Amino acid sequence: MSHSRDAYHHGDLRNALVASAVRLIEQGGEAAFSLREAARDVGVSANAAYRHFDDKTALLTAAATGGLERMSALMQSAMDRAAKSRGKKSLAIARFTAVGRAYVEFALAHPELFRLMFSGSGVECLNRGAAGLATPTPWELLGQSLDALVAEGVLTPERRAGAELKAWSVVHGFASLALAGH
Amino acid sequence: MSHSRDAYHHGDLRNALVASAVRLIEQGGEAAFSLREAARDVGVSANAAYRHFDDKTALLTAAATGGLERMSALMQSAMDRAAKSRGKKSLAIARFTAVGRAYVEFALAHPELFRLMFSGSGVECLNRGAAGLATPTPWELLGQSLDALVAEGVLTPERRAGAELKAWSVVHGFASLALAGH
DNA sequence: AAACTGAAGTGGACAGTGTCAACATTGGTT
DNA sequence: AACCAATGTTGACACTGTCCACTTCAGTTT
Repeated sequence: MSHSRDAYHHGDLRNALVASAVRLIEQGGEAAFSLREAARDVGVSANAAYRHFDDKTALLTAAATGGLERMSALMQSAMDRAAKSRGKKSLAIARFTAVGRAYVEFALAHPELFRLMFSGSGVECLNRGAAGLATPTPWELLGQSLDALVAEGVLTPERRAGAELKAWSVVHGFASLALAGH
Repeated sequence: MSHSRDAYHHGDLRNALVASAVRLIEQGGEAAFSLREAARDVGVSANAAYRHFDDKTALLTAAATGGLERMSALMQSAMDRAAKSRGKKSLAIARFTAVGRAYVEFALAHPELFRLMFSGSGVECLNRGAAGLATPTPWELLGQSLDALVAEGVLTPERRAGAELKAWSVVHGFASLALAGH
């Protein structure tokens, strides 16, 4: 936000690094990703990254968070679209299936990013609310759509308990298997 | 199988390397695994590995295959055990649930190995029959137990189609999510 | 028995990696 | 104008995957 035109010394690294990391990972996988290359890509010394991230894995975590945000956005918009152009089906059902579809569509569209988000090793804990995301997380979206289902009477309250985990399991499992080539 | 007592020059590397790789990965994850360390662990020069594997990833693939065999063995024995000590339930149902339990139990017991098996990037294609395994693969076991279900009349033949993928999806998804900390 | 041979293992080298410590440059505050 | 904390840079270290040329064998051929 300063007056300097093209960032002599610094622009806003951090975001630039995260963006670069996301891009690089998307087209090479987590394994082929190197902190140095991300730095190079942004046009900055390798060690500059250490002013913004403790670790390589910290950068990876940030990239995963970025991916999660994109996923949420995609799911959100899919829900909205489904709400508009539904046929005669119930609104809640349309949104519920849209949420599921969007989940696996994202996984297929960004396989490496998707893998990163669930490849454990420090990245795993970005889900548990802790990380203050602006957008609602995918599972929160799923929760909403389930709530809508019971509100519409399609799902009984008793079966609502645990439904979150069940629905998520089948969708996530399907996506994972698809990525593994089945 | 030669007469030399303690293998002057060579024992049977390859298997030793694979075993070491499996052990190291189990207690450090794929990311922390290094070909050199495996060689060191076996007491051999790093380059010796290249007489038996084209690549680091070739070694990883072999390790994944080893893990898959262990998984199959565990599932098999779980099925047998369930067949014996079942209560009043049907045999087919007991075996079916046992197969599912064993799947996620293995995932929880050997998380890193499990991740390796599904972390794509060349490892993914060890499933598609191609690799001539001695033991039946987990999905083949699942298939058997499904067949048994329909043979016993618990599952109608129509619903049998696609059941493979469905059951596998939910079990695999559940396991993955559990590993990711949910 | 001596010589050959091809598989199995060794050592050295190279580029590339994550990370540390010490130095340099900046924009904003006093 | 002097200072300071944040931000970047250089140089170095140990380590990695992989290539190359060399050695050491077990077993076969003469």
